Amino acid sequence: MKVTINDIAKAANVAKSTVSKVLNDAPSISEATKAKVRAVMREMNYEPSSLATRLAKQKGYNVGLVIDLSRKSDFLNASFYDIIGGVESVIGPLDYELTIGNIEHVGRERFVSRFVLGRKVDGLIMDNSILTLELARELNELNFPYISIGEIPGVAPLCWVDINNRRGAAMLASHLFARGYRNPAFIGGERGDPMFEARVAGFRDALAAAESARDWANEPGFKPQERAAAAGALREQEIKAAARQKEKAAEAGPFMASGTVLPGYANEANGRRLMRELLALPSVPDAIICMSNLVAFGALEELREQGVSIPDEMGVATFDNRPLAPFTTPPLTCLDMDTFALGAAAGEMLMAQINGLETAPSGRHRWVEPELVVRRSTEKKAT
Amino acid sequence: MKVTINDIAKAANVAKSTVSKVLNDAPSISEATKAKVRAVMREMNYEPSSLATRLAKQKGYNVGLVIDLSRKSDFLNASFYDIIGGVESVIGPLDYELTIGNIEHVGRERFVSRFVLGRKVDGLIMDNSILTLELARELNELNFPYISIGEIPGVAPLCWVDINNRRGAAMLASHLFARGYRNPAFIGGERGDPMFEARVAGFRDALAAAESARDWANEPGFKPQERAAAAGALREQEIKAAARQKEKAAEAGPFMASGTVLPGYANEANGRRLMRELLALPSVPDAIICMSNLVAFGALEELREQGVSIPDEMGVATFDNRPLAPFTTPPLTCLDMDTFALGAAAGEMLMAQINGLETAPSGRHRWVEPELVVRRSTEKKAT
DNA sequence: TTGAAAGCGATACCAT
DNA sequence: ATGGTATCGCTTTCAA
Repeated sequence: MKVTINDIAKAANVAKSTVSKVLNDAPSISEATKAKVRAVMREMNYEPSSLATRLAKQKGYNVGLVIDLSRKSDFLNASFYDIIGGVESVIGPLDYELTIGNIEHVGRERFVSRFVLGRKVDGLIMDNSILTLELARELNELNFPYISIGEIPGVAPLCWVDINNRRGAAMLASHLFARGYRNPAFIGGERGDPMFEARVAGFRDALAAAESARDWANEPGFKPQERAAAAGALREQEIKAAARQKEKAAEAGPFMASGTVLPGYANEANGRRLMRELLALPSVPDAIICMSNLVAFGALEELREQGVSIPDEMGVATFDNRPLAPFTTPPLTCLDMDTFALGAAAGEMLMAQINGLETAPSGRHRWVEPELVVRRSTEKKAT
Repeated sequence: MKVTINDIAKAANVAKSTVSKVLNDAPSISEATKAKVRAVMREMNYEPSSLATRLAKQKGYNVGLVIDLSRKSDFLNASFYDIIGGVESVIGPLDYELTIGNIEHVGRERFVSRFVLGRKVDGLIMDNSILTLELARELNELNFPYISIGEIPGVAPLCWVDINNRRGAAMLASHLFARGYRNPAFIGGERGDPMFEARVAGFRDALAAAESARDWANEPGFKPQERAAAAGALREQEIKAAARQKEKAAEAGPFMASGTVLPGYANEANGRRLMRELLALPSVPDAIICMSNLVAFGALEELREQGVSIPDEMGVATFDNRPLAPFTTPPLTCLDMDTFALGAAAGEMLMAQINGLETAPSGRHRWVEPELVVRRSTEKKAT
């Protein structure tokens, strides 16, 4: 039925080891025999059994992307196709395969034994919602290649990739300041969720930078670069924004960002509720950054209902371009995440680990930088 | 390093064939030895090599889901996570794995040899945009198990699953009639695309049913069921809708659905353009069915701009709930597709084929029925 | 440059 | 009930 290496050997009148060498294009085989054997292979429509090859080579040529289908993680969910695409784009050309593992059916305990000891895969990629601390440590102990999507505090060494959420939040807030908003708030997301914490941290980074800008405004001959550098981890972009803010601040008078942060599970209902709370505050913010598209949508609804005009009375910016940001009224300024790049980065780091390109399995990580997409929701008229 | 069946055999003082039998829980082994061997396995942290098992058993325990990452198919794209979830939900418990194959890196020619002859997978699932006629025939010839998502005309036997697009379109149109709209049009989608053709066919089904209803309205003592049955493949649901339409039609006077269909690549720009064309027609439709969320969004924009009120002057319905339908202004009546069920159906049929539960590999198919979600965009005020 | 034989880690048949 | 051994299809020394 199926044609094997033996059939080829017989038909070509060579040893099967010779056929194997032809398969692997060994330099020790003469071009003549190579040609002959290849002709036979083509004629007989031969394809080596990947199973046998992998067993013999003791390599699976297979990486696992583990997900938890029972958990409906909105973010990964929506960009799953892109992440897969990214991973595939780097492992595919290297002749590796991608198998999807659902931890729901395997169970966290049997998981390691099945995938790792069972040699189903040569490496794993999973996000930090399923890669627990214990799991990571177990994998470390086994010296098994894996990449985490998102950091896992307390695990070292650890290879991970992530969207730079902190920087992203800072970009969003800086943009708001640059546009003339002076008192932004942050709504949605849950305390303890690393993604939320990172974004809030970035939000505060930008607030701090803006504070500095305000102080400079009161000093003649200030040197923004030096200040900014001293203020902490600010980059060129923020520095420029800060410089612009100085001018704004000078015209706009007292600067008083309270930096309100209102957490809450990131859905539409909470977007409405949190917006309502914000509007009832003694010092109402003049702009918001939303944890997700759904939160933003809820906020927009509440604003519309209360007759608050966007973007003039309230600027609205949000994380993620998909699925709604381009389609709301008005369209939302947002941070677009290149999830394909995220998958590709994970794939690259994993392949590096598998092929031992890393001198030591040292803890490395790679950020994927988000991109600011400016739309009408933050187009404040010049005052 | 890694512990194998031999290590267990030695440690337990039995033959490795015995260990193998224990692994497979063979009835011929005494409970005593089973217990003993299992204890050793546990102690040594043994897990059989899936590669070796699969080679020996000549079964891959693996199914492939093939996609074309270079092609950005909006629909599959958005529901990819759910489809995977559906497939996994049936193959996972059967201890099968899911590997994602990207045809982009493999190439359509080398594809069969790699996946099929290379015995990487025991079966394939792919949609009919990548499963060409020749490919299907080749697989048929090799007697290789596969499931197509979407029918492939001209291939028999063929196992396929699909969303019932024709019925869906009919449901949408019937809903419009039942709500009192009398002249719906269909916009977006490309001629030749099976999905488009199916939807247009369903649209026409409903038009035909409505026509009958109009005729009945002129006859005393009509029998809707008989008429409908005679008219073709109408089901209960449509029959009832037709009955209701009869009453509507009686009040509403002359019925004149022209059934305009305006094709065009399904994006936002075309949604606008096609809506504009529709509004310039001599007999302007009073409702539209859109091929996709993007088309619908474009149409909504144009309507807003031209000051046409929704839903009173124009009813708007669309295919797909995601990503926008719940979030537009007004929210869109739509057809929600259960893509998880689609994946599950594909998985079930494939497993049936692989395990030879099908007496003959006869051409079977399964429809996944869409669900109508009614929202404000079709809430015509009673006239 | 080619070939023979010993793995890789399981299964499966045939003895015992 | 258990053990020995061939086998799955390919790779990889080691000789020739």
